[in-house]
This record gives sequence, structure tokens and C-alpha cells, in this order.
Amino acid sequence: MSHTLGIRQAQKQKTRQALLDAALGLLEEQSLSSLGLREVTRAVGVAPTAFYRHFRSTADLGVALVEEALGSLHPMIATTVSGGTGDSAERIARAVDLIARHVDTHPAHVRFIARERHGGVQPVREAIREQLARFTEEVKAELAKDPESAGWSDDDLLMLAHLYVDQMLITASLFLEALEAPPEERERVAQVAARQMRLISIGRHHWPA
Amino acid sequence: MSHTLGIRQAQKQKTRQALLDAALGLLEEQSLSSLGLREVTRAVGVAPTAFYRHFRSTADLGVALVEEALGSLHPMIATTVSGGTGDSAERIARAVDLIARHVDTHPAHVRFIARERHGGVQPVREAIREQLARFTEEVKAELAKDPESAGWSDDDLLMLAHLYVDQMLITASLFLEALEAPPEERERVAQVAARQMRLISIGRHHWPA
DNA sequence: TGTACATCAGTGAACGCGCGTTCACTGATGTAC
DNA sequence: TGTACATCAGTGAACGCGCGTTCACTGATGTAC
Repeated sequence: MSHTLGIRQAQKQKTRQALLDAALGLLEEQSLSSLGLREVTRAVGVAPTAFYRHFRSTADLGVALVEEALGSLHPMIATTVSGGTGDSAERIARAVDLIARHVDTHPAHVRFIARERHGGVQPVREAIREQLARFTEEVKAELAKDPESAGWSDDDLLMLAHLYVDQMLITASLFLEALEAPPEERERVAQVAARQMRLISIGRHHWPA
Repeated sequence: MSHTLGIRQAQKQKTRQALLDAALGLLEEQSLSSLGLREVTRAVGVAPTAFYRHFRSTADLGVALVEEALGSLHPMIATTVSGGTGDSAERIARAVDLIARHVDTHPAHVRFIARERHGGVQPVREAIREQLARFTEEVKAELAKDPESAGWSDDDLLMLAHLYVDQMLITASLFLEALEAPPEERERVAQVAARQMRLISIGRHHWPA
């Protein structure tokens, strides 16, 4: 099935990606609900009408951005939640570091998700909700493998998975705010995040006592 | 200093409040960054130019909405964090219930804060950030009073306060999504929230072991 | 390989519309005496 | 209390502008033979 795209398809993909990239850039300073189709095409350098060859609307483009931002993140889960060896403190430090690196390399994607998760465009909120639900299920599955989870009910595992996923998002958003801050500030964020995860780990360890 | 406003000032306040109320309503289905000044005045039934007698811009109106939504919430903190007597489970149940009631009575305010906390309008994000920082400090002060906090460093108290405040916001946002859902769903949200708070309480109890 | 036709990504003109902002105004309310 | 003037919240016309969407088009790419 190794199937080289024709010239026409390849060019179309390229334009589509350019529209996504331009939109993501413009969304650093506004919400999707105010993003204009003409704004995006202007940034790319194509006619406004070209937009319709790729997306029905900016909301539709937003849904595509959700896939781009979150779809590629699933492999990270195993690494973050139960990844590698080492004691709890080591694993937490690695998870926090992984989040910090992701924010460094994909700041616009992280900002987009944080902004539109509760944003004004319903289909995009829904797409983010679905992706995060998948994430939470995957985290839950990883947690279930851990000996520490012996005797935990399904409900409790899901509850804990939600806690971890929300904590990851909060931490990512704090790193985002500290993107241009001096290293001390970013280190402070990392330390607070690590201690919060540690407190949660302790609670988990003694649950439900 | 009991000082009745003149007719002119009273009428001005009334119009201003009508603008705030109309904006809050319109913001249930869009973000502030796409809210139009004419939209708001049309909803109130005044001329577009009347807007300028009260706000410089929709961003300015947004900042006023932040004060309205969060300013009145400070008295709730003592009640929620350390309020009343009873064991941990009772206090948690009361806190979750308080959040549920607040979302029921002020859904548009809660939605506005959740949406604009990471939204596309910088001055509004900043105003929310400041109010939440004040909240966190107040929660921290309440936590410090608790005998359970004996020996805790300032940093750790603040870390825990952040955890609680973020948890409150997450819970409020989940209740918001479940506003029109059947009671079973709302009850499920309440139970998950209560168990997450319980896990955090347990972690707190055994900290830093 | 070469030819004739089909496809379709991107174009550019045109449209009606609502936007934010300006300005001089009006008339009810407030104030000084 | 009555009068004359000042204030100022809200008005309405006007402006230039960018928006989303439609439409018939063009010309490079793809396909059938």
C-alpha cells in the first residue's frame, strides 16, 4: 500500500496544511469564534474562495486542529503514566519534564486546546471533549496495570485518571504562561507541579483509608 | 454616607447593568473576542453609541464581568474550605454541594470565567488571573489555620491551595456541562468530585511521607 | 508514446451586510442664586 | 419657590471597511485508449 500521492493531491495537502498552520498562528491572539476565513487565506496567500476546497467553515478547520493537536499525543501516555522504571519521585519528575518539553515544542497547539476546550465553538469543544475522554480511558488502562491499583474499582480508577489528566492540562497551561519567563519561574512551575502530583500519589497510595 | 443616587446616575447604572446582562447572555454561545458592541446594544435596545458612555470596548466590558462573576465569591471561601464542623467527608460533601448550587444559580457567570480564563482577550485573562490569585491566597490563609497544616511550609500551603482552587473550577465546569442533564448524571459528577477531593485530603493528611 | 477528454484546486469579480467609530444633537436632570 | 444656565446619557445619520458566500472561469493534472 505504499502509495505516492499524485502531484495534484500533494499540492492540495500542502495548501491545507498551510491553512492549518496559518490559523494556528492567528489563534495565538484570538479565539476561534472570531477567526475569519479571509484572515486565514490572506496569511497563506491564496484566494478566500480556496478555503472552501478544504474546510466548510472555520469551525470545521478547528476540529481538524484538534486532531492535529491531540491525535499525536496518545503514544506519550504510557511513557508519562507508568513509563520506565524508578521510584515515584523519578517518574513524576520525568512526567513534568515531558510536559514542559511538549509545551516548548508545541506551544500554539497547547494554547489552542486550553483556549478552545471551553471556547465558543460547540463542535470544537465536543472534539476536544472526545479526545480527552479517550486520553482518560487510556490513562485509566495504564493505571489498572499498576500493582498499586489492586482492589480499585473501575469508578475509582476513572476518577483518578481524570485527576491526572486535568492535572496535566493545568500544568501544561502554567508552563505556557511561563514560556517567555526567566528559567527560575519555569523551574518554580515545575516544582509546584511535581509536588501536586506527589500529593496525589500519596493520596492514591493510602486510598481509600 | 447613605447617599441616594440622583435620577441620572441611577438610570446610568441601570443601562450599564443591562449591557452587562445582555453581554453575559450573548456569551453563552460565543467568546468575548467575537462579541460585537452593536450586538450588545441591540439586545438592550439602546443606540450603539450609548455603549461608549459605559465602556471603552467589549474587552473593557469583559473586565467588568470578571469583577461581577468573581468579586462576590470571596465570602464563600471560608465556608467551603474550613466551614462549619463535621468530619472530612461531611465538609467535602458540603463543598461539592455549594459548588453545584453556585453553578445552578449563576451558570452564565461560571461559563464566562471558564471560557475566558484562557480566552483570546488579554486584559480579561489578566483580570481573571488576578482574581484567582486572590482566591488562592485566601484559601491558603484558611488552610494555614487548620491544625492539620502544622509544620507545612508556605510553598506547600500555596501548592495545596492551587490544587483546591483548580479542583473547584474543574468541578464547576463539569456541573455546567451537566446543567441540562438528568439528575443521575449530576449526581455522578458530584460523586466523582467528592472522591477526588477525598483523595487530595488523604494525600494532604500523609504529606510529605 | 501521443492524443482527446475529464477532473478539480485555485481564481477573481461581485453581492449585500453588519461592523466600530465620529459627530453634532437633544432634552431631561442637576445646580447656583 | 422660581429662574437661568450647565451637565451629560442617550440619539441618529454617516463613514469607510472587511466580512462570508456565489459564481463562472482557468489551466495544470489525471485518465482512457
